[in-house]
Amino acid sequence: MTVKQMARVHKALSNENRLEIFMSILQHEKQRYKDDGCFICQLMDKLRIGAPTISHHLKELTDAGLITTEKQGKFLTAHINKDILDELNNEFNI
Amino acid sequence: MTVKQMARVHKALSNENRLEIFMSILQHEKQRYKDDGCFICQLMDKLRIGAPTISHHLKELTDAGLITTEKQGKFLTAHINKDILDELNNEFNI
DNA sequence: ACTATATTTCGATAAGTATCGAAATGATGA
DNA sequence: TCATCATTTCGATACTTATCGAAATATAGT
Repeated sequence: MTVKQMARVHKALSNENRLEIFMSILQHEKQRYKDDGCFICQLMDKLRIGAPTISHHLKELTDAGLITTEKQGKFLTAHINKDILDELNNEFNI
Repeated sequence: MTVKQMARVHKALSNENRLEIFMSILQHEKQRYKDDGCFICQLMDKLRIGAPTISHHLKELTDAGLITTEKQGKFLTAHINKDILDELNNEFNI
């Protein structure tokens, strides 16, 4: 992964609300939650920002390669891209 | 470390040139280089950006807590803040 | 088909930022 | 003290971005 790509990953995590979103998705996946109902609504409650903004943030995380999203019925689900998570965790190692 | 602080760390690493600078400092410290002469000049050569911009980037890295700098005579030296590096490496662990 | 709910797109705005050149400051050595 | 080199500060500019509200689109259930 190039420095440019890595910078982009950091940029995706550089906004407080977006970082919260990413960590929420990570937490979700750890606990194998499913069928939680409205995903974006939960984030709206938690973060106090509007749905359009959350949609925008999810797109940023997706474009940076950190997550993928899929629509399941009415709702959206998100998944962590483990490969990039590994790169992040090892970025400055040794 | 709060989410807000962590977002700030990522923001500091979200610019390609600034990330290069951070990695250069890390590399320097690994190899225990000392007395390398003009630090900012080296970065200028490497990154093709001006001294004022590099000074600005170093300040951003410092304000985010990622590095410290000290002036040794004419030159500047920079050091990695290991604590925050550890936090970064463990941020999304488990 | 209609309604309610979930999500995205659009357009706007205010705030932030990377970069520059010029000037100022600091440090060294002659 | 003067000249030179290293670094920072300042002021400006072009660009990006976080957020909003309104409107559009999608999906499910009735």
